Amino acid sequence: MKLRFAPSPTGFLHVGGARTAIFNLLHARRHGGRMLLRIEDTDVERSRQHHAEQILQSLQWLGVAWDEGPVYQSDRLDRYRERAEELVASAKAYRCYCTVEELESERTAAEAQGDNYRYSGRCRRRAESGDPQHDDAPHVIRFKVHPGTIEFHDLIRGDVQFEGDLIDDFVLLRSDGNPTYHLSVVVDDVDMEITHVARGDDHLSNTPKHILLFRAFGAQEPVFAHLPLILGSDRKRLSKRTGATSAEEYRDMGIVPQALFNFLTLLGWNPGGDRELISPDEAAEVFDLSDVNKAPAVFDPEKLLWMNGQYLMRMSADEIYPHLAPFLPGDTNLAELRGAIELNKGRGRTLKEIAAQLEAYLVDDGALAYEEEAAKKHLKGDDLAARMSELYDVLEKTEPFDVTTTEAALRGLAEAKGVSAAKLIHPLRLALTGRGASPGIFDVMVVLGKDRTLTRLQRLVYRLNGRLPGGSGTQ
RNA sequence: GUCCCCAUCGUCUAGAGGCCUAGGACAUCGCCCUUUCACGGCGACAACACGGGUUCGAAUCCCGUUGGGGACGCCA
Repeated sequence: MKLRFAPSPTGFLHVGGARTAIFNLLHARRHGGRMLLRIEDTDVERSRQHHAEQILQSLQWLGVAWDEGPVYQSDRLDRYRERAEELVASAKAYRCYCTVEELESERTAAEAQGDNYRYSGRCRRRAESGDPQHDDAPHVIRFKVHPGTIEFHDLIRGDVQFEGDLIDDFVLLRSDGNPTYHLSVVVDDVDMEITHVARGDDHLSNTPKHILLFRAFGAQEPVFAHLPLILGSDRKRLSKRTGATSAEEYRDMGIVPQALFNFLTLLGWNPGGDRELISPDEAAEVFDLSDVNKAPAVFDPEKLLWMNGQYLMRMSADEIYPHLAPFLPGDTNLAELRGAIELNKGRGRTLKEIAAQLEAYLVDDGALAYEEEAAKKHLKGDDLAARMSELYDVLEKTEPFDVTTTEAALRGLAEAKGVSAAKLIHPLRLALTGRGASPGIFDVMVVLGKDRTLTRLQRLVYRLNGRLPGGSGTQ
């Protein structure tokens, strides 16, 4: 068994393409097959090498590890021409000298009349009447489509049929000598011994053409599986109008690849058992293209965000750090941040949000700014300065400085003073993180360390009454 | 316009004729946990598009209607 993912390098990796790649990979893994990556860059107008490279990068980032390739169709142009000529020689195709302008005006004329445009078949009649085929004049090569029903079984759609009558003699080779998609895709699928073709639903109506070509080449046609499209919130094909469309955009948003992989895997397929979180390996144990849903699915960014949060809270700081680093300011290192990441990883839905919370741990003690709202709320009361000064004294004496001892110290002080622990905790949180919300305050103290905790607390007291705490009240 | 495809909560989905008083997840709204915000727990809201059949019995099978999507290139 061999599958392939065959993007054309005309833009970034679209999430729909990403899901197609994932489904190809999972089906191959499940059945012990291989997956080929093929770059369909026969359109010289629109294809760009840098797009191909971006797509490869995105696939690698996502964790779609293909087995063969990438193969570039632009390296195989001679082969396509050769195959097209074979079909001309066996009268299964013919040379067509109609110009794009002629065809275009026929098309617009038909549309103006409300008619369905069909290629006139002019050159086909000429070829069949034995007219000389002067191959030096500019021309394309067209495939002869014969009437008759073309049926095939689609793994997802079931039995599908099209009428040959309704299919135009399609172009195989353009006048510039480059193949069209129909030719290159079939020639390659034959040469590369592809057994299963899983691609977007938008190719369903191309499939009868391809089947005709497989037959013309005397080749066994592969098994087809047409995946329903991914829709935007407007229920149209996912487009930039309704949100991010490329894997890269989600990466830059702070989505971790594992989460996007999981999310896309569950779009149109499910492993049963009401499972939401599943790894590629686990999915590969049960995945089958024939279980994919027929109906198109709307891409819900909210659920992706939730899933990303689930991944973040389950990953270790060491796993997160490489993905997180691009969102952090300047040069950071894992060692100094490990504790802070562990503390905050479950508190955001994106790497961006986590990075924002990590700021407090990266900034100089003297440069920590307080959120205005939170400061207004928690920095009040005449005795606050005195209370925080006493907290400083108590914490300074706390040894060892861990979650248990700091909590005991703070609560002990609160009780002695007859105030609720919250009265100490909220101002302390502001002193340490600058924010009104943070992880458990004792955890924050420990991760920050005794020195930085005291320095930051000192700063708060100074801000409150202009004096520095410490020295057990001797000042 | 022609051809093809699709149809369960707002969204992703479970559902292969009786297990369905239609299950789970996201979102939303309550309550709980709690030093805050998250997380988590509990609960609420919320769907078989419509109409005909078939059947003792239909979300499940058939037909039609409606609605949605896709394709009709010397793009892929």
